Amino acid sequence: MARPKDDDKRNAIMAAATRVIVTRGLSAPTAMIAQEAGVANGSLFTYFETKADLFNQLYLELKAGMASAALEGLPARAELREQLSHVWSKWMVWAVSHPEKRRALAQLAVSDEITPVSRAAAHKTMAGIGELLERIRANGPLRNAPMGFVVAIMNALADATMDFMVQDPTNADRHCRVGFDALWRVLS
Amino acid sequence: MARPKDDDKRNAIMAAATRVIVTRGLSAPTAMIAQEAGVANGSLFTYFETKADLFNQLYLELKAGMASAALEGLPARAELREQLSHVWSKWMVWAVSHPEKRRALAQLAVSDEITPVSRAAAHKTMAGIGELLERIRANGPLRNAPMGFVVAIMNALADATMDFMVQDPTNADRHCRVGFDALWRVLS
Amino acid sequence: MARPKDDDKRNAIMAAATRVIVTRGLSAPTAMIAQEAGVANGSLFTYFETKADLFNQLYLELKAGMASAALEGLPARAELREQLSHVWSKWMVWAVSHPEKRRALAQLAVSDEITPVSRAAAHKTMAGIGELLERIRANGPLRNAPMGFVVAIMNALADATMDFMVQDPTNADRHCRVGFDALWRVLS
Amino acid sequence: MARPKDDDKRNAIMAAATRVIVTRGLSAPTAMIAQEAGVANGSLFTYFETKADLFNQLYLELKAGMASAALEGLPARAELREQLSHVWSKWMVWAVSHPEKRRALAQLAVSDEITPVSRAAAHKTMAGIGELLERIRANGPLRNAPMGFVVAIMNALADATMDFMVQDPTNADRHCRVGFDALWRVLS
DNA sequence: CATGAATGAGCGTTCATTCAT
DNA sequence: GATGAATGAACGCTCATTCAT
Repeated sequence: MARPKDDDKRNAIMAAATRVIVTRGLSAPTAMIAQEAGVANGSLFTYFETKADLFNQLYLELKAGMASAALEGLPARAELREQLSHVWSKWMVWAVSHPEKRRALAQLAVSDEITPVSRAAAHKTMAGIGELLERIRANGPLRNAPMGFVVAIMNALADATMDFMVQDPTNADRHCRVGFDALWRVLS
Repeated sequence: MARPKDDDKRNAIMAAATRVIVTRGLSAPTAMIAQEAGVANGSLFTYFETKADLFNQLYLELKAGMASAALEGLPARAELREQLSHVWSKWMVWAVSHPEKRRALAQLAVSDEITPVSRAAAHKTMAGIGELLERIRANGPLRNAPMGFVVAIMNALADATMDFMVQDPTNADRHCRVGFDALWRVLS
Repeated sequence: MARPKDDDKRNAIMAAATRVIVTRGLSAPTAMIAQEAGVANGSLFTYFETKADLFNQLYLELKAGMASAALEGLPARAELREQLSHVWSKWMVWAVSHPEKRRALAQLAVSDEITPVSRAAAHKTMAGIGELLERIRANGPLRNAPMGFVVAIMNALADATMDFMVQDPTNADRHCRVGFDALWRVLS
Repeated sequence: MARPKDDDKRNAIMAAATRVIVTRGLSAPTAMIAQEAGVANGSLFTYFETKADLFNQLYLELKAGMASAALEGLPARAELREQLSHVWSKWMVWAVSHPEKRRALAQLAVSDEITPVSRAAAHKTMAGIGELLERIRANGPLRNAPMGFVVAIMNALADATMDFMVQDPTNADRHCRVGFDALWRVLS
């Protein structure tokens, strides 16, 4: 049963889990997720072997969605700064448009139910951004730092920026720019 | 007072909680914390009214410990860069020397059992660093950003740096310096 | 609906609760009730939301059972004395035949978990007896007393009588008659 | 240590227990009773071996107090009806003046922690009333009923009457009289 | 003798998972 | 495959009782 037929139901569960995690944290009962998804209690377990399995898949899917949003429409021929700026903007827009997904993701990222395998897979999902970053830092002050460190710094700055954009939406655009400028100063 | 409340025991519970949170997350059973502390099940509740109370106090204590480690021996007359560098080093040393505390803190920070009051108190604990930061950014590119944003960026960079220092201890010193340089570029 | 909620099981839990309350009072552990009912620990809570809920429902059911036993086969055209005598006899027979139910009921009646709503509903259950009483006392010495008082007196006499019938079963019939005669003297 | 020196403390605990039982039922924690009595947690157990012991002694004391209130100033030479009426009035006055004691007593009476021995001793306390009753019923319709039954009936009527006097204090006097008349009709 | 911290069994309730229907 | 009742281990917390101070 490599994947049960009804993908709609699977997606409904994923979406429900996202919502419920936001309100109830990682201890959200599977029964509540199932109910929110309009599905019976036990049906959840025909789509996901365990609760941890659901969480891992959700984590991966959210990360992938985020990455693909960030990379959408990347102007591959533009200058590097321009490209990164584009990614940054898309990324921030995603965060602001999907606050629930971001919050669920934050919770999941910190969970110890998420396996190293899932984390690695999620990481891969951002490979596109990684490559761009690689080219940018090549001549900058971080040229000798491990790539993972550079990515971590970018993620950290992105997270801080998102928090402020969500927290103070009136000045979201400014915060977005300030965040990007800070990142650029770090990298080049 | 017969058999006064024993500070050693309180500390043992705090330390045990730190350890158990690392291995079991926020769902760390109180019974396990008590056992780890060498104390009876119910004794935990003579020192802390509820599990949430324990977690809030632990959160505050860990944050305060971290802040005071960072600020210890601050060369108040040195140049600002020198001062921040000192804080940064001490901070990183604390993180590397107390990986369990840092991990527990990360979990606690994300818990919704931690009250706004505790968060505010914990924040105050870092006031010294905040002031330093304030003076540093006054003439830099972030002079118009909200202070909270600046702090968030610093925390984000610090966390990323710590992760790499812990992950790759051989080059800890280098990572520490790279992180600091990045921070400095962001601020000035 | 897969495996519909089983009325037998519900009844088994009710009966078990009755028995356990007799031996352990209102602090009867739910786990013991479940075991006595031959049901898992947690299953009790698929039939009753809380222990208090179980107790309220049990209270109501026992009272209703008692009332319907008392009113069964009421000779509605007979003289009032005859009717009351009939109710009294049936009532006493119920008490003697179901000593556990009576004891559980006594405990429940005194519990502060039983809500006013349940008490009111239980009261309604005895409305038939109330009406009869109403007609009887209309021309008697209690014609000006509040109806509630009259009912309370009847209940009090009934309880005393039941106690003696149970305590001294050999003379149960005589006690039953003595009790009734006392009641009749009070009322008319 | 047939009786610890400090009778005041013992009495304070008894009084506290009375109050706490009213508000919290028989599951009132001993710690709460101790606190209410202004006494340490563990001190309670130097005055009473166990919680059950406290409850038994309290039960006995309350019953004795009630009985002695009822018998106080008994006009031993008056007519029997007059004597009973006097007892009845005093009894009702006691109930109305000490609602907490009465309520605690009601709870205790139903508890299965109260031993048969305590119940017997409490019963003896009412011997004075019993003798009066004995003489009254000697020529009445209950002349052949067991004495215990007669006492039970009286208690039952008394309880019902008290409930109404407390519930509807405006007409307390009338309810008192109605109750007595009912009793008299039962007895003679 | 007073105190109150220490103890640990016990309780009501929850919940991931299984399985009869 | 879908359903939801059944299961029982686990949890946070309480409390009568003990005992070090």
